Amino acid sequence: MDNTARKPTLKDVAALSGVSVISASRVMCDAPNISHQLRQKVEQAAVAIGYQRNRIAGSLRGKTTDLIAVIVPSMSNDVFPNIVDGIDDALKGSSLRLVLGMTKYDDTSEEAILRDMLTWNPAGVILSGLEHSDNTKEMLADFSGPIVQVMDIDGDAIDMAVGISMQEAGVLIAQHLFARGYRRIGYVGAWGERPTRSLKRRLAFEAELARLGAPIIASVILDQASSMQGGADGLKQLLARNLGIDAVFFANDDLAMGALFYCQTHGISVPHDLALAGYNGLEICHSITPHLTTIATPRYEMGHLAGTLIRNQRNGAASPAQKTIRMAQNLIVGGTT
Amino acid sequence: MDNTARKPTLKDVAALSGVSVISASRVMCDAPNISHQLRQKVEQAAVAIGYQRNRIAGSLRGKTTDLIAVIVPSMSNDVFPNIVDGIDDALKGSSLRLVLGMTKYDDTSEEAILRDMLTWNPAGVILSGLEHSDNTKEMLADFSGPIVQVMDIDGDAIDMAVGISMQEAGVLIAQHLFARGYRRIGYVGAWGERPTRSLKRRLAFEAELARLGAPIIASVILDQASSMQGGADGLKQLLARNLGIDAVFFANDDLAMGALFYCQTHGISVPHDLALAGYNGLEICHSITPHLTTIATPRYEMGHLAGTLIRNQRNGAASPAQKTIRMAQNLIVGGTT
DNA sequence: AACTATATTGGTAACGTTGTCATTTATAAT
DNA sequence: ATTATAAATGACAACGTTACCAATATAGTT
Repeated sequence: MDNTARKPTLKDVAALSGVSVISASRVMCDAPNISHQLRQKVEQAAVAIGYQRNRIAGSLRGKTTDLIAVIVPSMSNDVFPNIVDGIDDALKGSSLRLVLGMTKYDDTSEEAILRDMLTWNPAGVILSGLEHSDNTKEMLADFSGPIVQVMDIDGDAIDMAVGISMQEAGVLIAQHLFARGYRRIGYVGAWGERPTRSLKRRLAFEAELARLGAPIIASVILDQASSMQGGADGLKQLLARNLGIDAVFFANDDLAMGALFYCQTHGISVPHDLALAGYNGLEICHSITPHLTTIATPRYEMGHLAGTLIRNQRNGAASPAQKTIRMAQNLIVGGTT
Repeated sequence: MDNTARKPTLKDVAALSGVSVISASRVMCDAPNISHQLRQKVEQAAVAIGYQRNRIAGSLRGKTTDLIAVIVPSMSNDVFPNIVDGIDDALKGSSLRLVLGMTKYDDTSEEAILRDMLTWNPAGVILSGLEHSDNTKEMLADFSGPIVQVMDIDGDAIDMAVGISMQEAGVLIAQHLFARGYRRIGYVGAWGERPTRSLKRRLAFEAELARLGAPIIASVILDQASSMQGGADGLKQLLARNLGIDAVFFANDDLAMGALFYCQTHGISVPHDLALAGYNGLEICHSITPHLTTIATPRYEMGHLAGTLIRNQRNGAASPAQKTIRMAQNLIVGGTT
């Protein structure tokens, strides 16, 4: 709260320790070829007057900051907090910091956030998915630092991409349900499928079902955000059509979970009367009984790798040969299918 | 990826539009008293050469940035993603940006992150809880901008605080369980109670139980991070002691949920044989059957208010008269008690 | 001893913006 | 018409650091 006194600067440190400003700077930056005495003098003085570096000034001169722009749809979501956690852990120990923005699944908002973040001259950009507005793509094309798109790899990356194949996910579930003998299969999504990743999963799911000879019977795409309640609602809508559906794939575990609870309280035996499958592999899937069939996605790992890629390039490493990295996702067969 | 060409600066914009640099700056800053022609000329030129502001330079001159330092324990957690979401929403529409750091519930880590973040001259600081290391407190005392501590209000705030009373929470649950007739009550915590907030809840819970004449029978504090599996484990440990426990309060909903699943698969009738209560009020509490008794905490709202407080002071508003804001938390009685 | 390579320190200028003050031009008031 | 006031623009310097280049000291070589 003490805003009377001017903050001490390197000049003050230099003056007190009797060295040049630039030498003091070198000590602060851990530059090579600093004598022990110099370092000690400067460090003592810095502590004595409570010197704090000013990264803003340094960044201006140095042309680049230690800020990493991270743009995700939302934190009220199962997947992005894990990704952000992974990024943060990967950045730990470096001087890099994470600047966060949330789009609420809105492309225009993403554009505005990116535009703003670029004014900070970030050292790198991490964003989610491969689909962006033209303006966003243009800004990113002009950006000179490393860019990582996380989550999705079904499409063209701007620079680097770390993710899982949404198509593969849809195929995996389709094949699993088919192998289990289900032939009258439905689908429930949410958010109006604004997260294009769930759309990609559904399309691949439907295509594979068709290929196998058991084309999808019906789908419900809710407008509302994904939630357990939404899963129950969606299932109710689907069943109300009386199509004899015997299995449902949900866009994510939240929806599937809500549907499972709905079944349990409405005398629908799972999986006897109805099979359910989710997506993401949240902890609750294997805590509940029956365990929910789902696909475990490496959320933390994707974030961690994205952070690591940025960090490596920051440290002068060459851009990796493999620009798009496909992570593994595992079908976890529970008792609901 | 085009890093050959130098980024256009205000000077370039000014040159192209035939005005002075400072006038161009004024247009960019939406300063008052700008003629329509000037604004238009400058804006055209800016678009023509693809000018992007450099906030770093502006911040250096202006002494203050638009960055808000936000330090939370972790994102892999039920509460902080919601808080961050709230903060971000509150900052929306302003020029403020959120810079995020995670401590993993480690005070030394918090200190390091804060030290680093202060080098960016943030416009404000948001951190969680009221307990911090001495060094952290010292740094914050020297910080001239607004500071908001979120989550907890049982203690002394450095500047502002937005939170809920942990003591109240403990008391609420104790009174509820007592009123329901439970007299042999236990407790399960996690994380070795490093989040001091859960410790505060437990102590108040125990004190109230003692006051009511039904002192706590036993507690299990797990070392591991909080999880559903942990809840099951903790409950198992508690029951293994054969103390005739008839109700358990869990440090959070995750633990309680895991315990509920454990009961359901091990023939323990809830609440007949054993009553369970959690804390936080996650959606799943009222999706599952029976609904979990818990306390709903206004996570998003706390974040939103914290962000709003920072934003208001940024806009020149005086520091609010009420520096510590107590938010409401509601006991939600489900079928587990 | 003279010379080269390396370690260590310093000086100057710049990074791109905006705060402060000065100046010019338009508008309103007498 | 004249002055007072406000609107609009400009000039200059400064924010605190580090890149670049120069200078000196030290160690190693022949």
